[in-house]
Amino acid sequence: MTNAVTRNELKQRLSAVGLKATHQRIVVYEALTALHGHHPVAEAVYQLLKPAHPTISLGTVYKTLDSFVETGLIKRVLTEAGGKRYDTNLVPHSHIYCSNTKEILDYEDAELDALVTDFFRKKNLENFDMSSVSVQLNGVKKDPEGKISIK
Amino acid sequence: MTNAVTRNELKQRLSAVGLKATHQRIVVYEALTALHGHHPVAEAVYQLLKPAHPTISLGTVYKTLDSFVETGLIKRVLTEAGGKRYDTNLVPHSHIYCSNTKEILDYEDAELDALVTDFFRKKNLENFDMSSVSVQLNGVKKDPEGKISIK
DNA sequence: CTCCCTGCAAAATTTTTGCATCAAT
DNA sequence: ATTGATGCAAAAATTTTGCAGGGAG
Repeated sequence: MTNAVTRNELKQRLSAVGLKATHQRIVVYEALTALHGHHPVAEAVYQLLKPAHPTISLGTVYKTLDSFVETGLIKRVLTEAGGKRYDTNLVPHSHIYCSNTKEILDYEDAELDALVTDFFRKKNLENFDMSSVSVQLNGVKKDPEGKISIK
Repeated sequence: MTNAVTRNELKQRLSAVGLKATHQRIVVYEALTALHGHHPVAEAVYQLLKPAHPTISLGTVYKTLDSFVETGLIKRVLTEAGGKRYDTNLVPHSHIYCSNTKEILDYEDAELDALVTDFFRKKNLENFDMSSVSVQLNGVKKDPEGKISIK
């Protein structure tokens, strides 16, 4: 599902963007991929790491996530709940949001992205360089326990 | 542009959703409409109100905004910056976001909403009741001082 | 060996909460 | 008169910052 990244690939990516490949950065990134689909906040990453890495500090997690976003290694997720949430998924994708359970489900569909991107391209926005579009679908799960599936 | 709401209309709307029509709620709502397009945080609403209403408290502004969202009088705006931002505009609309200036511009276009809504309707999502879609267009203004316009 | 990064702790921000008083219905 | 809302202040939650010591290149 998520492309697993080896530590060597990760080290390369880090130095490619000018960041030192420290142990902390590696395990923070791995925690993010382990939490794939959960769009975790910094605290959640920290909690996941603490058992195996008791000396890591929450401040470092915050700084690390910031530096990852700044260098484009990860992205922040749009949310209305107010916290900063992170996502390793750089492929354009949409989110399905259940206002009941507060779940955010990734939904990848190139067709949808093309549809919306084309729409804006045709609109000829002046003074604006479009880089990406995000679509969020809002609603509620009928069965809060069940999964959302697409036929 | 924004439909100006008279105080009487506002009082009616408040009681319609089960909230007492207090002075504070009325001026908070008016501040929100005055800040239309700015998607303000609670603090900004408070600052705008303070000169004319020196006794209003920030806590009340927070509680008021919460109760407005809960009752559907206003909406929270999707953001990746982490704070809670508010919008009186209940009409489905999109946002154009400049990652440089951090501006969020409203973009109302029924055609776009229909396009995306239809797309998902055809997808036949199982176990999900769709209520709305939000589109955010990301990019940067070529001239940070200029306006974005649509031909 | 150099510079960047980490951990720690303090501080700054943002948001929530409890409670006595006050105002809307 | 009743009930819910306000203001205030304290507390909780979240995020940033400064700096001395440590580790990657």
